Formats: sequence, structure tokens, C-alpha cells
Amino acid sequence: MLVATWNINGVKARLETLLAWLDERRPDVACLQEIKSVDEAFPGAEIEKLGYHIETHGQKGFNGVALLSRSAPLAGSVLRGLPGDPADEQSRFIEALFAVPGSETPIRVACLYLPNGNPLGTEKFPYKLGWMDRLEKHAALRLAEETPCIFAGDYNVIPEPEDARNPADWLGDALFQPESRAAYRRLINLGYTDALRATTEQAGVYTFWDYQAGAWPRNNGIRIDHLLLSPEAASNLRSVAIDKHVRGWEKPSDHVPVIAEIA
DNA sequence: ATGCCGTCCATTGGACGA
Repeated sequence: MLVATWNINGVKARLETLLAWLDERRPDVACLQEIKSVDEAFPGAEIEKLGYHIETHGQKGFNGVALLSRSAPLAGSVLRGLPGDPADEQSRFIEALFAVPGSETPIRVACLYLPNGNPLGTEKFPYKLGWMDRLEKHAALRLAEETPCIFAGDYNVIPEPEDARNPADWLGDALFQPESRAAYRRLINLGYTDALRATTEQAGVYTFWDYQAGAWPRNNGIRIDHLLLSPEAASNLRSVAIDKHVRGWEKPSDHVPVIAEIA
């Protein structure tokens, strides 16, 4: 079973790229972030033609997440919005249960777009940390269920210096603040496995290259898109891939897809 | 470098992102 995460930076602007990638990779579940679309405007017809079911949690102009899946979520299992703050208007979280081919146990897939948090010194950074606190509580709740679960998405956190080509450039950035990194470690310390780091200790593995300043041709990247696996999912982890070549396509997103194969 | 690039929304320029 292939579970993917990809910040596509605008689903309407990225539709052809998304279709090409879905056709090439055929993930069972794809978590999309920054769809930048309301639910009604999500360009679903061509995606459905490729055999995908679509669940969205959209928002006008920015943010927005979606779950694409080869089979529909189990009835009543879709949750929109991260629990813990009814006043939070931003669409950054959607999760659902999916049947696993050849298994009696379904898997829960949560798709998240964690707040960026920049610039420091504004209300954006405490919003990020508060969101991470809520995520930790929800992840702990899911962990206690002792069932296969994946929290996949754009975490907007560079976990370690080796996850950036030039870590010194990020010292003043919300993505690499000690508080952001500590909150990410708390998720890991609950008992979740960073899928990529379960498969390699290599530095220089990135998922994002800025559009600016020649970041892509210079390979000035960072690793901020992660799949965190519950023990029940991590036990069946086969491999992790980063579809880096997609960054070289026409009109690319600044992020590339990350895919975990779970047995 | 309060810069660079890109998307969206609104109307040629601002908000937002990382």
C-alpha cells in the first residue's frame, strides 16, 4: 500500500502536474496540502477519471488539504479540522480510515499542513506552536488506539541540521527554531517513526526547494514533508521514496511528493 | 536585502508562503 504526501501549492494551477504524477505513481492514498481552493472549486472530474475518490477540506485563497484515494474512506471516518480549537478557521487537517488490500485491519491516514510560523515575533509563531500542541494531543489519542496510523504532510519543520543544505541560513526561521524542532521531537517521542529516517541516515535528502535564488539548480533544499507512522504502521514499513524528479517538471510545486510503502 | 519566485484574489497590487 502506497501512502503519499505532497504540498502541491495550488491544485488548480497544478492540475496537469498532479494528473501526470498520479498516473505515474498510482498511490493508494495521496495527502495533498495547500490546495488553495474551496471545496466546490476543487477540479475533481479528471482526478476521478483516474480512479480516485476525493475528500477535501478547502479554504478560499490559501491553505486547504485533501485526501485522494483509490478506494473511498470507510463510512463515517472522515474528520475535518484538527481537534482542540473550535475558533481555528484555517483548513489544515483532514483524516480518514481506509481499507488495506489483503488485510482485515484498516489504516488511518491524517493529512496535515502545519503552520509556517514566520515571521518570528508575530502572532504566527505562537499559532504554529499551539497547533503543534494540538497535533501532539491528537496524535497521542490515535497512538492509544494501537492501530495502524500515518500522520503525513507538510510539517514546516526542519528536524535536524542534516535536513537542510545550509542549516545556518535557517537559524532565524520558524522552520528551524528550537521550539519547533522540540515539538516535532515530542511527536516522535510519543512513539511515532519518521518514515524517511527509518530507511536512511543520509544527509542531503530534501523535499522542498524555494522558487527563489536558484534553490533548485543549486540543490539548496530542506526536508520538511514527513510521514510519521504509529508502531503498528512502522512495523510494516517497506520503503520510502521521494519523487524528486517532479521538481524538474514544467510549472512545478516547490515541494515534491514523499511516498511510503506499507506492507 | 523589508530583495529574489509563485499562486490566489482582486483589479495592477497585496496577502501569503518558506
